[in-house]
Amino acid sequence: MPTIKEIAEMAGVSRGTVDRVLNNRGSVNAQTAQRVREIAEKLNYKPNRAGLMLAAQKKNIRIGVILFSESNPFFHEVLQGVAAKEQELAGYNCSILVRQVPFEEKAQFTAMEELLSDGIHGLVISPCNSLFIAAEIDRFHDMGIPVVTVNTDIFSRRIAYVGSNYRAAGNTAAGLMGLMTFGDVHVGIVSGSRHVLCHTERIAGFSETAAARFPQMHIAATTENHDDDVESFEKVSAMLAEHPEINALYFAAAGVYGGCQAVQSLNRTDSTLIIANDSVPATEELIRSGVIAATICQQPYRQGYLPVELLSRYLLEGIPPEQEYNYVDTDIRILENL
Amino acid sequence: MPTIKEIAEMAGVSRGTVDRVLNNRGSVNAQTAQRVREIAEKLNYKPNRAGLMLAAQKKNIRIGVILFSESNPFFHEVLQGVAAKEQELAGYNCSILVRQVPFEEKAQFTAMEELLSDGIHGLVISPCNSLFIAAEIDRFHDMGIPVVTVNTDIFSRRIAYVGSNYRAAGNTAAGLMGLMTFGDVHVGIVSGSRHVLCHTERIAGFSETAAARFPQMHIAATTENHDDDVESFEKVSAMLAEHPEINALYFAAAGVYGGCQAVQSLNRTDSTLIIANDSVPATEELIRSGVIAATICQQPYRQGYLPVELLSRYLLEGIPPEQEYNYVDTDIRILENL
DNA sequence: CAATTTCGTGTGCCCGTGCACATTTTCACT
DNA sequence: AGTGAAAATGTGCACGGGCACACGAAATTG
Repeated sequence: MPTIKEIAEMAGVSRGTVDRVLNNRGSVNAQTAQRVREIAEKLNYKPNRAGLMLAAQKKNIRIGVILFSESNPFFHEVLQGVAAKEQELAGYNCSILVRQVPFEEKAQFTAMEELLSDGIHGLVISPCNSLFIAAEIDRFHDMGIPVVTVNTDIFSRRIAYVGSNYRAAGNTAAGLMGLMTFGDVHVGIVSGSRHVLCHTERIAGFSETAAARFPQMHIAATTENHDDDVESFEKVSAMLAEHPEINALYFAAAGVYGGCQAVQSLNRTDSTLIIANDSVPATEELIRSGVIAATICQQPYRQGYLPVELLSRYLLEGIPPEQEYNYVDTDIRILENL
Repeated sequence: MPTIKEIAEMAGVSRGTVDRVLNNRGSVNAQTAQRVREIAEKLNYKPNRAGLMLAAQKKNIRIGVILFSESNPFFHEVLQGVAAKEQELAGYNCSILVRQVPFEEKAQFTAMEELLSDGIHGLVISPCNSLFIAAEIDRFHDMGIPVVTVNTDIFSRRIAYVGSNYRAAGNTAAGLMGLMTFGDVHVGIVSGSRHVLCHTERIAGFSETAAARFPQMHIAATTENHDDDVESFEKVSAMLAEHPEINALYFAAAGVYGGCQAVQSLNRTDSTLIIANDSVPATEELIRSGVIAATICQQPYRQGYLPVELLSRYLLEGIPPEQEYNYVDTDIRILENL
């Protein structure tokens, strides 16, 4: 592995000059620069990561993370991924500042401002869908603070997105449901809100696969529960009453517990195949008790771990994320592989 | 983050003394050692990773990897994981020496000897089940060369195992098959050999879940194909002829393509639910064409990546693997989330 | 033409750790 | 008390890259 020192010797210049050429800072004679570049190219020079990080940590890099509140078990697991990476990064004099705020643009904006005055060098955020937030992300970017969006994306100058491919999750749910019913099934879909992109995407994916692969799969009804268990109970009860032919449910949102309560109170557990999304404690319990057959998961731990990794690599080692869209796997969980 | 220098100042001694205490090398006055230890404890001292690695790479660490031959698509993907980690490690003056050998103890033994004379500092190996190999692993360990087993474990002084929990894979296969058939099914099991632990473990897991959770699931027959497609074709043909009631197959081994050919040649594709293990190109093709319903995967990429990570962390940073058994996830793949 | 700026380049130190070597202190034995 | 070994401790350098500062030469300005 070649080092800057070796390149300097070969080019007959000093380390400083090579440094200036390879990091294009300061002024260097055009011919000298050219020669240095050629030598670096020929030797396939890659900066040594350990040296890079050792030098970087003089700066005490700080990375801000804005997620939703702790009470949400999904984000709790995302946080564990963040914490794991924080642990690893501790040895590099690089720290993480986590802020958990309500799902509301005002609170998020305030959190961003606060982190800015804390002097962060990069930001991970699960943005709510607001032009204000998008503008603020752009502002961060223009100030030289790279932003990575996680779990939910937003049109802005963020350098990368880490999260689920929601359409693929919907596809998978339909495919699995088809396989579990020989394709002959009347489905009720429970969504959160038609204004939340990830819910509509999941439903679009579900419908797509249902139409393309299972001609006998009928989507009998769709309802919205606004991620609330009580509302979910009522809406699902109503849906099942109105559509007695329904023998499968797909939950594209939260409120799974409330919806399942409705099925159980109507004694239709055995005749209803239920597929959910994500793996929170309530869902796992319902899988253990046989009420839910399967759940489609989106690796929350990795959604915490990966964005911090991408950002720390960029800030500490100068390596930008390879991909703009970093999708996590769509995992199928049943009782046996929970 | 405290450094050795800071601890030295607080204890009123030199960096060298702190170094000797914390890495227990050389001789230090008992009281001084105690004081240093207390201060390090109080400050929660963790050695700086960048500094550690920078110092470590003077040694040009070499890690050996012994896997089975390239022609096996599963190990090809394992190798990609190894290569990915090698790429990351290149910047640390740490190199990987890969040797691919036939599944045979003699060849493996020779490869180990060769790597030894190459002066490796650690070894990743997918061992064949032989006392010779176990003894050789022990010998490596006693010479101070840590060994990590991957994919297959063996009773020896290896410091860690990375691989699948085969029993859980069998459990999952049965659970999934139960859900896809309402539990009412006659299963034929295709194994490789009753002498290969991972095959028998998968079958044990399958039987366990079948018995515990699906009283209507009957295991009609079991056959062995020795991982060979031609033999698989013949054995499955015979099994289906002898047991016309079979309407599901579980492949616990390779030879999936041959076995599926048998099903297709008997025109029993539509009436036979097939679940396989692992995701090689042939299997994926059969999923796309609707012959195989699902496959239970064991993250081959991660099985290449993780062992090298564990070993490099140990050798470069002195951090031993946290767990002895590092199981990869048991993933369910269907057409939609391949 | 002298004073000042700009450009191109070299040098030294820092980051945190490991390790070889140098130096001091302790202690046993004559 | 003197000697020598052994134990305990201090010191300097290496690892690779970033960056501030210094310095000479050339270009520009008044």
